[in-house]
Order: sequence, then structure tokens, then C-alpha cells
Amino acid sequence: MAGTTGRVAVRRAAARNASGNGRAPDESALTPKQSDRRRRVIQAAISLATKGGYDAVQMRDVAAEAHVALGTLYRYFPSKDQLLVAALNEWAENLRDKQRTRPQKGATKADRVAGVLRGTVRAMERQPKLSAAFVTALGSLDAEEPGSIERAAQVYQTMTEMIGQAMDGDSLPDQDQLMRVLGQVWFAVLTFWVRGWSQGIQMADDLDAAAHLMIQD
Amino acid sequence: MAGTTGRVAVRRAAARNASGNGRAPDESALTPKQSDRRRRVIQAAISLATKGGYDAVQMRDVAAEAHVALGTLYRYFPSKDQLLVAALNEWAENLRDKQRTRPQKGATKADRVAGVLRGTVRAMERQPKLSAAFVTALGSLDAEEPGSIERAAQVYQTMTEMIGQAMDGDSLPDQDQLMRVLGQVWFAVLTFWVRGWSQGIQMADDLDAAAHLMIQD
DNA sequence: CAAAATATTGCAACAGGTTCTACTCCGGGT
DNA sequence: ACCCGGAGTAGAACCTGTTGCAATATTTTG
Repeated sequence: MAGTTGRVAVRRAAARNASGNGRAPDESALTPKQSDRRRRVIQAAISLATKGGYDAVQMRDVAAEAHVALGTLYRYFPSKDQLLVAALNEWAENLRDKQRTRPQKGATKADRVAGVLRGTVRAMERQPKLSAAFVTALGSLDAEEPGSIERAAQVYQTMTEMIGQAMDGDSLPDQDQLMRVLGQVWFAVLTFWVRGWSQGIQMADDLDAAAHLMIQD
Repeated sequence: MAGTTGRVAVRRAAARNASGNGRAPDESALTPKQSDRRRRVIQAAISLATKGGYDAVQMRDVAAEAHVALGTLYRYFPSKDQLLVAALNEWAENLRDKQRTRPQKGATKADRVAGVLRGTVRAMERQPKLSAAFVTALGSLDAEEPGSIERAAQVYQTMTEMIGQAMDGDSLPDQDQLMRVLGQVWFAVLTFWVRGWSQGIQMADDLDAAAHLMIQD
């Protein structure tokens, strides 16, 4: 990333989270104040990302804008990437709910699934900086970091639900693998776009192609 | 990434490369001494990555191990990610040449293409740390950074050549799109594996499925 | 309500990618 | 042989993600 200092390695594998225990406070319900703090933090991250992309989301700034101490920020989210992925998930759930309202119209399953996928990338094209931040974070999640896999799975799950809506409930053979590969294509298409390896125009085409080649009906 | 401090943002968009001009010395031929330095640097990066993965490739260490000053390292490669992607490309070219020697045997085009793809991931599974470093770097290239897109395109090109060998030269309709999507699936499969979102076992299956769904013959 | 347990805060400190500075060195042109 | 500019070098400095801590709030408990 230009104008970046790159990921940095640290060696500790032990002690996570400054404060006492080592897990995010999301286990069980958060108090109203807490869920409010959480909301503010995510909102701050989105706001900064919308304006300046991944690099503009600086943890100190997020904390300041959310009126929260840096340490608290890290208690809620163990890393910048997880914070952004949590934000992405909220964004995706939002989109999923909107799509529920106005279901895809296509004649075939493939058409409808392609429609859903196109819908997500169209929405992301409207906020390029924010989307780039989301994709960067998702693609940089540290597999070792506790919670990171679950967080990614959540996004994947949300996307699966969107596709599920377009499939009318009935499932195909190899449904799991199909879903996984569609998820991979979706992720890759976005990454290629964000990294400048393909044009925005190609995203819709590629997703269309993938959906129609993989779902024959 | 656990044990990481994440990418860091800087704001200058101007002045790249401490020393005088702003481009890598690869334009035109390098002097013998230079290409030797370049080789040493890439070798050091590979060696460190093989042992400890992405985080273990620390620029100061690479410089030291290659007997080169940090500034020189940055003159050759504008960022850690580009350095690793350059290394990945050498690795891929190597693999491509090996595959040229012993071509795929499958009966159908789809079989042979799937074979090539499986071959690459099998090779990568043998050096998990190194591969993870490669994939992380490739997926983190900064689109703004001069040269990054070309560097990625080079890797993609090498992969395309491998697939081309398996297709016997004749081309399918929509060949470009097909290649692009295959490249995307390949990248995504590796990313999912590196990030712990899918099991190594699934990689071969997913690539098989993708190749056979997308190439009908 | 007081004590104990948890959460937050504010800040300093660390780490490693990247940049900058001040030199030194080397090869080619004269 | 001498001069010049680009390439290299050593090392400090800068920047931002992440962690450590002591001092305060807030909540929970009894």
C-alpha cells in the first residue's frame, strides 16, 4: 500500500488485551452503555473509512471520534482488521435485509443468484473507499488472532443467507461446495477490483459468468 | 494478523524513494553486481519467509541477511509486499518451467487445467509459511504504489501461461474472462486456506469443481 | 450502602515498515 | 589522473498498530 508502513510483526503470542481477562465483551448481552459504545466505535470506523479508506482508519482517531479510550477500543475489537470486518458485517446484514424486502426477479436460479451478487458489488461501488477498507481488512485478518475466523465466517454467513433467498430455499447437490466457491469468487472479484487488477465494469460480468457457469437451471 | 501491528498509513503521496530518482533500478539491464544484489535480497526474503512466514520477513533482517543497506533494499523494491510478490513470481516461473517438462495427462481440457491448479496448491502446501507470506503480500499490494499492479499482473501472467500449456493452445470463447475468473478462484482458494477459512483438503476439490464447471468439454 | 469485581481512561512505551540525511564509493567522460 | 553523478551505506527519525499500567469510574454483590 503506498504511503503505508505495512503490517508489523510482534512476537508475543500470550497476553492479549491490556485489561484483565482476554475476551471481547460481546459474550452475553452488553449493557446499554456498552452496546452504545460499540455502535459509536463502528460508526466512527465507517465514517473514517468512507472518507479516506483503510489508511484513514487510525485507531487513535477512531477512539477519539467515538469518545472512547484506545484501551477500550481494543477491548471491544482485538485489532483494526476485526473492527473493520465487524463493520462490514453490519453493512452486509443491512443489505441482506434490504434485499429481503425487494427479492430478485430473475427467471432462473442462476439469474437470481447473479442478481444478488451484482447487487452487493453495485452497492460497494458507490462507496469505493469504504469498500476498499472492508476488503482490505477481510483479506488481512490474522488466522491466529482469536475470533478472526468467526468474524469472517459471520460475513460469509450473511452472504450465504442473501444467496439462499435467491435460491428459493431448495438446495442443489453439492450446495456447500457451491456456496463456498461462490463466496470465493465474490471475495476475489472484490479484491481484484480494490487492488486495481480489474475494472469495476468486469465485476458484474465475472460474477454473472461464475453464477451461470456454476448453477445450471 | 495476530502478533502484528497492522498496516500503517502515511500521508505523503509525493517523494518516493529516499535516493535521487523514484524508480526501481530494473529499467534496462542491471549490472552484474546489481542483479546479484537483487538475487540475494529475494533469496533472503524467501529464506526468512520459509522459516517464519510473513511476519518474520522484516525489512531490516532481509537487508542484513542480503548484505545490503536498508535504503538499497527500498531502492530495489518499494515495499515489503512488492518484494514478496517479486519472490512469488520467481517461484511461480520456476514451477511453470517444471510443469512444462512434465505436462498434465488428463483426458479433457478441464481435467488438465484442474491438474495444473491442483499442482500449484500442492506445491504451496509443502511450504505453508512461505506460501502464506506470498498470499498475504499479494493480497495486500497497494494499488497506489507504482509498480504494484504490474507486479501482480506478472504473477497472473505466469499462472495464465501454466494454464495455457494445459489447454493445448486452442482457445475457448470468452477465454479472457474464463482465465480471469480462474485466476480469481485460484487466488481466493489460497486466501481462504491461508486465513484458515477452509481446510487444505478443500482446496483441491474447490479448484477441481471450478475448473470442471467452467470448462465443459 | 460498603466492598469487591469490572470497565474505562489517559498515556507512555514498543515494534517494525518506511523515509530521510549525510556520507562514501565507483565507473565513465575528459 | 580528476571530476561528477548515480548507487550504496549506516543509522536516526517518523508513523501508527498494539500493549502495559496506574488511577478512576461503574457495576455487582452481599
